[in-house]
Amino acid sequence: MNRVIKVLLAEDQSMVREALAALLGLEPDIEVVAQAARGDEVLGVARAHPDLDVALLDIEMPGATGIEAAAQLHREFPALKLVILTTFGRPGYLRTAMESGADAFLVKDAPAAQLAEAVRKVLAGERVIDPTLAAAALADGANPLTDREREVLRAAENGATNAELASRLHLSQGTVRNYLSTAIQKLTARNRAEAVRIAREKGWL
Amino acid sequence: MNRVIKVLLAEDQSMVREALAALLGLEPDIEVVAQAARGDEVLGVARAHPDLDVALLDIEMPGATGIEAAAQLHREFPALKLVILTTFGRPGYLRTAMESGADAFLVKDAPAAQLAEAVRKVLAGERVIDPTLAAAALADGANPLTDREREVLRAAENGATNAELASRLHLSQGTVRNYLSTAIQKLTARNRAEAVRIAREKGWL
DNA sequence: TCGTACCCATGACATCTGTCATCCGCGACT
DNA sequence: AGTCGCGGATGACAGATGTCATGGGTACGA
Repeated sequence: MNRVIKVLLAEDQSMVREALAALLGLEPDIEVVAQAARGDEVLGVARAHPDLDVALLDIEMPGATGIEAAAQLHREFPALKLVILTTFGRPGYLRTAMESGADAFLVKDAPAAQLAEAVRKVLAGERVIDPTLAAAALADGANPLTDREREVLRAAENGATNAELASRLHLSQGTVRNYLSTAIQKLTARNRAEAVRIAREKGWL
Repeated sequence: MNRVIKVLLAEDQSMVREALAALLGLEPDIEVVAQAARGDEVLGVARAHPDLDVALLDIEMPGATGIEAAAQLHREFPALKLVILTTFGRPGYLRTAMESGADAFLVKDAPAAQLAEAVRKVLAGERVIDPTLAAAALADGANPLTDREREVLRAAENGATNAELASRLHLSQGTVRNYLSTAIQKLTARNRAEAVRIAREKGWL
């Protein structure tokens, strides 16, 4: 006989997390047996529940992203199915999520019914990806930014000045400007602020 | 006997919206009888359901914010209780929400149990506000930005250049720079990007 | 009616940013 | 051994940005 599917649910906003748990609780064949509110809690929670079938991971979490958590889980529990659930359908997220071993990628915009459906499908060995998002990810191509460029862009995100960036990253001001300049060109932006916005949108940060 | 509390739920992410509906559906005395996915849909949906008791409004929605929707509902249905539910506990949001006639202000970080509780409390005439958030709102004081300053900051949000801002807002470049300059000083920022970030954080945009 | 606050604008100035050419060192690949 | 990509850096330059002084106009409350 089919036993109940045991699910780990990781999502930082408790109201949303508990609401999703309630939603899944309505399904007779699914049970949320573990929850985590931070990305860096996920692995520990999973270790405490050796009988898990599926992990449902939000990307935007404090401590570590759901994608990082997915990579950790995939290394330690290769049989565990991984569903990424996120607010933003950033194409770059999808790519790194799949590379981290995710089996499904859902956006919170999708109808709620797809959640339980995705849980069942990944357990059956299927992969679940929004076709529109998959197309966007392929169209956008890979992340064109180098590690340093990403680093500098992230640091520049909240309006730091070149001098601050230089000292924070242990680089010279000129080097910081160079990285920002190449990033701006790669993203066809007109200044650092726009470059940051574009990179964020694509999920490249 | 007490009849069931009829709730309108407005939230753009369908998965979250339906999950919250499922959560509230577990309460025997609460029923979600209407849903909206956009801010500018709320009023129409409310008109189609004259027997509503409480409206639950997310702030971040396309079309119109939950706060704008709250103001509309408050004008047309003064007896309807309004609960604002939001991801970000921006102090500025709280202030404008209460000025728009909201009865409760919840952040999605709070435990799920508070949702049903808040619905019952506002119906009993109480107001529900996170005390920490209320203190922060009072400590921050009112929005120091003038209309134009806010307008320019909003337009500058995604990295537009001064020339673009000037033509988009039908101002001269120098005037744009002046507004940005005063805004930067009021927010004790070091450039426009930081000013935008601070204003966003406080809920002043 | 006077002051004050806001809106709009200009010009001048110092500084910050973005671009470009050019350089060095290092590791990886051929 | 050569060269290619990448990290790191410098100097120079044009253009964008932030500040300040100063000038208008309008609206509104004292």
